[in-house]
Amino acid sequence: MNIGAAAGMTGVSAKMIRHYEAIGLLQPPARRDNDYRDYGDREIHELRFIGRARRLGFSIEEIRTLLALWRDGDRPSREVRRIALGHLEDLEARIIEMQAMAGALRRLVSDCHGDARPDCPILDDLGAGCRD
Amino acid sequence: MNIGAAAGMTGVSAKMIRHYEAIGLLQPPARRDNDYRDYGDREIHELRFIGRARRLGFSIEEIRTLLALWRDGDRPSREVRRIALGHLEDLEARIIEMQAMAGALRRLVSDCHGDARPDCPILDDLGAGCRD
DNA sequence: CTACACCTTCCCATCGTGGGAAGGTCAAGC
DNA sequence: GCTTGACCTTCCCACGATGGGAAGGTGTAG
Repeated sequence: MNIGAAAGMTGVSAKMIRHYEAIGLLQPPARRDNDYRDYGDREIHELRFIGRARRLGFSIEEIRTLLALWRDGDRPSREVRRIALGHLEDLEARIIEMQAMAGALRRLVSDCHGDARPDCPILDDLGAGCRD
Repeated sequence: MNIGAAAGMTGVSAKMIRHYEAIGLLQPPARRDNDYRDYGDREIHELRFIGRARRLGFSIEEIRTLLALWRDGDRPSREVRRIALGHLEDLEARIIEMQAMAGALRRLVSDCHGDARPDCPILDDLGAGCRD
């Protein structure tokens, strides 16, 4: 199976598949006579794993560890849970931070009449700069 | 006022002050005899504006536009509001996306017993990969 | 006079992703 | 057969925002 077909089946772009191979996240697949990469079921499965993990926001290094655990039939699930929990806490912290930004912005946007006149509470707030 | 003092007063690192100057976000300040950058009230005010806008998550290019509007006494507040609203909507979309990730992760983490045994719903989910 | 804290410019790294050039290969239609 | 278009290969470069650090100059305090 060509890299393009593998990309289509896994939702991971051909560019990224080559990149994951280059950084050692994926084993280099077999090559055909014409030097094309040849993907089988095992590689497709790993690519889907990576794609799903990326969609959950895991970093490449986290995925590297998760893949190793996945391949290891004797892993302690404690390890997997620890990584997932760490990432979850990271996500939640970032969500809270962004919600604070969004809340402040919502207030400013709703206070701004938004017409042809130049006076603007948004710029006033940014320019005040000391209320942080 | 030296760049270090300006950084201390505005919460923008010296590194980033030089960077903002290099990309044309800030006018190059006056230089003293020893070639040190010399910042006055106006520059400090602009740096605070930038710092506050960054803390609200605006991109450099958005800040470039906001700064131009800020400097223009005749700006229509409509323009400012449009940019802020666009950024707000972007933020909200990203928050929703991250909340979906966090929700899925929370479920997986709470389903994983997290001990020495190898069976793990988190890896099962990542490996299934087709329920996306 | 020496030590230390600051300044300057310049280059490189991060993280994940994509663009594109230059060249090789394959399959379908004429 | 030959052309055309869609693939594939490697390689380099870009983003956005930030930081690290080297190599060299300057200012100040003990």
